[in-house]
Amino acid sequence: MSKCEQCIIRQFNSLKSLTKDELIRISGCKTTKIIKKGEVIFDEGDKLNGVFCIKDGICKLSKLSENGKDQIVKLVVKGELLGQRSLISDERANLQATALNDMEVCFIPREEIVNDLQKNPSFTFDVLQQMAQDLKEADDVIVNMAQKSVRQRMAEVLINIHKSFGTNPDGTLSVLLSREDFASLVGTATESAIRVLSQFKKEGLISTVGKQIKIEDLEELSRIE
Amino acid sequence: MSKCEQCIIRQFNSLKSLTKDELIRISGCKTTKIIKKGEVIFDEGDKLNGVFCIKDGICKLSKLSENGKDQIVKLVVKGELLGQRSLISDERANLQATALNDMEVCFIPREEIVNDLQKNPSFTFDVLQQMAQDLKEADDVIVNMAQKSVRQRMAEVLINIHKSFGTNPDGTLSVLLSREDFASLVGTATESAIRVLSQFKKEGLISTVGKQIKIEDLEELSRIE
DNA sequence: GTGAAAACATGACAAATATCATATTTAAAT
DNA sequence: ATTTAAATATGATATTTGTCATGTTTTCAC
Repeated sequence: MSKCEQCIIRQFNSLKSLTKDELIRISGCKTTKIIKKGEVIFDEGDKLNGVFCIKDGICKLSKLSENGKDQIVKLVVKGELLGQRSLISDERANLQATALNDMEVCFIPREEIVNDLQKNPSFTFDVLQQMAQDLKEADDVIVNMAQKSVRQRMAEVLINIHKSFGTNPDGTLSVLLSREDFASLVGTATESAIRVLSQFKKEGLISTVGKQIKIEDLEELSRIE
Repeated sequence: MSKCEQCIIRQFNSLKSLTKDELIRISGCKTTKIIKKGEVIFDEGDKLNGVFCIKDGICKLSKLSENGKDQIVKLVVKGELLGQRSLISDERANLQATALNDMEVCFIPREEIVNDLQKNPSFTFDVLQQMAQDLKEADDVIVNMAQKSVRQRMAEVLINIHKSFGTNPDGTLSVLLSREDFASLVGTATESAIRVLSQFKKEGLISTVGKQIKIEDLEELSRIE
């Protein structure tokens, strides 16, 4: 089994604030899981008995609306933690987490994390800072959802994915999403999402190879209104 | 000057986790302000040099969208803190705070709060729990904005105000908002908000006395789809 | 009290988006 | 390789929501 204290992934999340001893302790009780694309990591209402540290892969956090449609709230990638919110509030999961490609995650039991939250203030503060950042991003999404058009929102989704998760060597977005997922991120019907992407393609803002998308004109895409 | 250690307001926010000594120290450097209805407490981009503890009144947190319209992200009332997010992230304010009625707030300088965050883990954890709750609520708002109709969102706004902030003795909502603010909460045009409220009135779901609103049929209002 | 400005209200129409129908392409299973 | 299902795509149309115009009511300063 791999050791947390030697794992470089933790540099990207709050676990970096743990001491060597704490990491060794966590290393001893964590479990590593392989999760297949499409698999649900946890569901709305699930009681989470710990947090997940994503070693590889990407997943979506979504919530089923009363009209039966899923809304993606956030994408979570390699390096980030999953499930801290529920653990801190001591509540059941508010969102569903689903793998978007094959993932490797480490599961750290609740007691270990809670222990560290109580005893290591700099870890707690780091978690707090991450949560504050998440809250800011969520506030911005609220404003966008409420005030911008589907076209604008799609442009921003593409730009965000490009900026946050990068591109493959050929320039295509490294995060591969279905049109349905794009719709669910933008908050629109799948047909509308497809139409907007088709339009972007016609306008030369993006190009596609299969379902791969490449941003051709980032400048113009960010000017859309 | 009033004393924090004797102030009952702190029971409603994270300051309750401070020790008596810490409260006395804060009491010595806080300043109390009276803010008039409509006054901006802080603006987007402002550098906040502390947090506000709301002793009385209510305010809105909003953000100006690129299309020039304000979107209200959250209402903050008596008992809650204002500005912690920016302080923790050490960033300029992401939102604007505007008084919705006459307010009394205590301003606590940044250094004092930061000091406590470093030295009192239970205070930090309390702030973290509050932030986690805010994040959950923000996620839910995202889903509603993206997936529900203006009619549904207005119904939820009315129900939330009713549940969270209560009613006057005559049953009208204790938080008095302009139609423009309702529109900005729902994320729609002012005219659309007015139309929906008029429709609710016609259907007997609410009644109005001037701009005061009274929920007449909470059951039916929550069934709207 | 009176006039002006702001807030509220409603109709008419335009624009954006959803829905339904139906191809077409791609991926998956056998 | 062939079949089948799923994903993508596009047109036609309905619905929702925004915008503009205009009238009414309320609020507020003087």
